[in-house]
Amino acid sequence: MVSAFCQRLGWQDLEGLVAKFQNRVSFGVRAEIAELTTIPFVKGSRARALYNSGLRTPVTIAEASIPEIAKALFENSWSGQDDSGLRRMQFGIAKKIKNGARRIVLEEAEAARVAAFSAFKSLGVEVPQFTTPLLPASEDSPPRDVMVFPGAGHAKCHESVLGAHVGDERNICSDYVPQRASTEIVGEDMHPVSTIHIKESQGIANSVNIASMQEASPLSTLPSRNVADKGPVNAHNFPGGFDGFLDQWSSVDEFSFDLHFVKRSSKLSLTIFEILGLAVCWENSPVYYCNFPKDLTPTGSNDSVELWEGFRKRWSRIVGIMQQKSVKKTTWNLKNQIQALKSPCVSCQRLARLHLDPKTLNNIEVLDSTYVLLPPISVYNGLDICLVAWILWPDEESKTVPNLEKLVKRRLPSEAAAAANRDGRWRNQMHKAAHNGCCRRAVQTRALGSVLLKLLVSQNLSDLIETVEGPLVNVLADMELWGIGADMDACLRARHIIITRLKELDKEAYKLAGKSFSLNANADIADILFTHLKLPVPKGCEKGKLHPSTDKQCLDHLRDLHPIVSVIKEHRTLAKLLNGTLGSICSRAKLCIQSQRYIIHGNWLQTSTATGRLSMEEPNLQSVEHMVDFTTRKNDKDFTSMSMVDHHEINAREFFVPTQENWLLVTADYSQIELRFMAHFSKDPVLIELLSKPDVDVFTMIASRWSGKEESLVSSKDRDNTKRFIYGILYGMGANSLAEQLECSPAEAAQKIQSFKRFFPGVSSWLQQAVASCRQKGYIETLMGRRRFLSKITAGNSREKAQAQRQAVNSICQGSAADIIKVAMLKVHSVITNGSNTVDSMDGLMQNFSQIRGRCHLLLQIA
DNA sequence: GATCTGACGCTACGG
DNA sequence: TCCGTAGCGTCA
Repeated sequence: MVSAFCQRLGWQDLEGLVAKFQNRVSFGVRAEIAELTTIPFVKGSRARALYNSGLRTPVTIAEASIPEIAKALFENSWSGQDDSGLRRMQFGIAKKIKNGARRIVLEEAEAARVAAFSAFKSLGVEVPQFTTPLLPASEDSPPRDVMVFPGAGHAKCHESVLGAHVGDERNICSDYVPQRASTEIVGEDMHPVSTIHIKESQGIANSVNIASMQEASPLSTLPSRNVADKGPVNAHNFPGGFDGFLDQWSSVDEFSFDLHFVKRSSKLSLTIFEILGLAVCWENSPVYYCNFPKDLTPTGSNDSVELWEGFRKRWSRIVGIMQQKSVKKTTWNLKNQIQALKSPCVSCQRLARLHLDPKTLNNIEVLDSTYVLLPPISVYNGLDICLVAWILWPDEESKTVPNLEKLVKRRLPSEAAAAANRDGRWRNQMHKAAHNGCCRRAVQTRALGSVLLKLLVSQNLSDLIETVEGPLVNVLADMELWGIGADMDACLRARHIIITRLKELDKEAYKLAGKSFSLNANADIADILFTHLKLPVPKGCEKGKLHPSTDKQCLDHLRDLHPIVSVIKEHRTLAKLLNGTLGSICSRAKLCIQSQRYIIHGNWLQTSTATGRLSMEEPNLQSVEHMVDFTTRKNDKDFTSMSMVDHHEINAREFFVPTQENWLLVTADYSQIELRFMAHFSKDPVLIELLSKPDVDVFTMIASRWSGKEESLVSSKDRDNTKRFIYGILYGMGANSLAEQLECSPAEAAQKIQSFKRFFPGVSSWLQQAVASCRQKGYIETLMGRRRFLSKITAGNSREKAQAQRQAVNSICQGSAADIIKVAMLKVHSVITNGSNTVDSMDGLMQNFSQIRGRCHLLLQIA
C-alpha cells in the first residue's frame, strides 16, 4: 500500500519514512504499540491492552502463556467465573495472537539466520559467535553489521521461543524491541545465532569481524565514495553528448538497466508497450537516464527525414549494445522488459513535439495511428536479480510478491543500501515522479547484483541460473505474449447451462432445508445441516473455529443421512466452475483483431514457489477442471414428466483452442514424473521395474490390482484417487488421514502403509536417508542443484520437524521434476522459435520439433 | 454508506 | 501430521 501510494506521488524515496507511520495511521495507535499491530488479530485496542499488561513485543507475546494473553486482553470481562463458552472464545483469540506473534519472531529469526550465514560464507569469513549488535543512538553512522544480520537479536530469542532453553528466560527478551531498545540487552546473553556450526570466537570483538569482512567484502569496492551524492545524470549531458554516452556505454563489459515503459491497450485491443526511457549504470558510474524519444532525436535540424535518420542510428546503437552476448546485464523483472523490447513503441505525439513528424516518413510502422514501432531488441545475457534472490532464498522470496525495496533493505548492509538509494534518487521531485523509479531500480539492481551473485557462486547455484532459470525468462515472455485461444461461444453456452442448473439446485436446497439460505456461505451450510436439520457432526469435522467444517470429507460422511448433502456438493462444483474457470475465461479473453479469435494472456510466475515449480495467475490455467457432468431438467412447460432430463458433460479444457486458423494444440507431458524421481533417487528395484514397463500407467495398474477390476475398467476417478493415495503415502501421510480417506480404521490404514512401504524397501530407506541428509546440511538439493532450506527440520518443535521432514522428501522430487520440465521447455522453445539451431542434443524427437519451427508456439506448462 | 483488507474455509489443479 | 500452487466468497 505504502509502496503504491509513494509511487503514485513520486515519493519513492520517502517510502521508508512513510511506511513507519503506516500502522500508526491505519490503526490510530501511538508509536510504542505500533509494533504489536503487526501481529494478526491485534489492532489498536488489543495492542494497548497487551502493552499495558507488560506484553510489549511480539517476542514476549510469543513466549507468554495463552491464559496470560487472554487475561491481558479481556481483563475487564475476566470474571474468573466459569463461563466456558466465552472463555473458550477468548482463549481461541489469545491462541491466534500467540501463534501470530510466534510466526513473526520465527520469520525474522530465520531471515536473519539465512542472511547472516550466506553473507559470511560467501565472503569466506568464519561464522562468528554473534553478540548483540551495538546500536548507536544516533542515525548518522549506522553500524555496518546491522543490516547484514538484521535480526541477530531476534535470533537470540528465537531459540527460547522454540523451547530450546528450559526454564523461564522470558525476562531476557521481554524488553527487546528490534533495533531500538537494544542497549537494554547488550551483553546479557550470547546465544549462537543458529544451529549451523559456529566457531568459538568469543574473545573476538564484533568490530574485528566486521573489519575483516570489509576487507574481503565485495561491498568495499562499491563506489559509495566515488558516486555518492551524484544522483542520476541525464544521458545527453554526458561529455560528448548522447553519442558520447553511447560510446562509453558500449565499451563496458557489464551493466545494470531498467526500462521505463508503459503498457497500454489500444482501441484495437492491441497491447502497446510505449517506451519512455532507460536507466543504465555500470561499475563505479552514476546512473544515466536516456529519455525516449527526446535523447534519440538529434538536434540542429527541423527536417523530419534527417531527424529520423539520426533517431534510427541511435536506436540501432542501443539495439547493438543490448544484444551484445558477452556483456552481462542485470535488471529487475526482466520478463516484462523483454516483452516491451520485443515491440517497442514511441508516441507520434512526442515525436512531433521534437519536429519529427512520422506522417511525413516512409518505411515506418505506425500502430493504432498513434505509435511508431521501433526495431525490436532481444536482450541477450540478461539476468534478473529477482530470480537470483529467489534461487538463494526460495522459501522467503516465494511468499511475497517480488519487491526490490525490501530486498535491498534485507540483503544489503545498511551503508550499501543507503548508497544505492542515494545514487538512484533525483533531486528534482518532478523527475522522481516522471521516471517512475527506474533510475533507483537500476542502481539497486547493481548493488544487489554485486552481493547476490557472489552468494550464488558460493552455493554452486550459478549453473542453475545460467542454464535454466535465466533462459526460461525468454520462454515465459513468449508464452505470455502468444497467449492461448479461447472458444468463447462454447464457454458462454456452458455458462448458460450451468446457471440454469445452479438455479435448480438453489430451489432444491431451499425445499429440502425448509428455508432459504446461502449455498455459498459455509457458515450458512453448517447452520442448516447441524442446527436446522439436526444432522450429527461427523467425527473430525468439529475442527472448524466458527462452525463445524463442511468440507468434502465431512459432507461425504453425511451423504446417506440427507438428500441435501449431494445438492450442496453439486452446487459447489458447478459454482466453482462457473465463477472460477468460465468466469475468468470470459472476462480475461480479448478479441484479437487479426485472427478474430479470443485470446487469453496469463501471467507466469517464476518465483512464487518454494520448490522451483512455475505457477500462473490471472488466470491460473493450471487448475482448469477436468470433465464435470450433471443433469438438468428438460425445459418442459408442464412438470408432468419428471424423468425427462438432459445430461451435460462440460470439459472446460475443451474451451482452449489454437490462436490461429489451421493450427493444432498439442499437449506433451511427462508421466508419473515425481514417482520416477522417487525411483531414480531410491534405486528401488521394484519401483524401477514397475515404471520400466512401456505403455503402462502405473496408477491404473495399481488401482486395478487393489480393486480387482480389469485395467480397462478402472475409471479416471479411481486412477486419480490411487494416484493421490500413492503420493500421499510416499510423502509421509499419517494413518489417520489415510483412514479418513479410505473410510477404514486407523489401524487398518497404518497396516496398509506398512505393507505398501515394505513392498518398496529401497524407497523406505531412501526416505530416511533424504531426511537425514537434510537434517545434516539444513537444506535439500534437487537434480540440478536447486536448494530449499528447511531449518525447522532441526530447529522446530516436533510438529514442525515432522512437517519439514515431509517437505524435504517432497521438495527433492517436486523440485527435480520442475528442473527437467523447465529444461524440456527450453529445448522445445529453442527449436520452435526461429534462429536457434543449436540444441546440443539434436535427437530424433528434437528433429521432429524442428520441422514445425515457425509454425508452433509453446503455450502452457502445467506440472 | 460504499469500499477495501486480511483471515478463513473450501475447491480446483499439479505431483 | 502427504507436498505444492491460485482463486473465490464470506465475514469482521
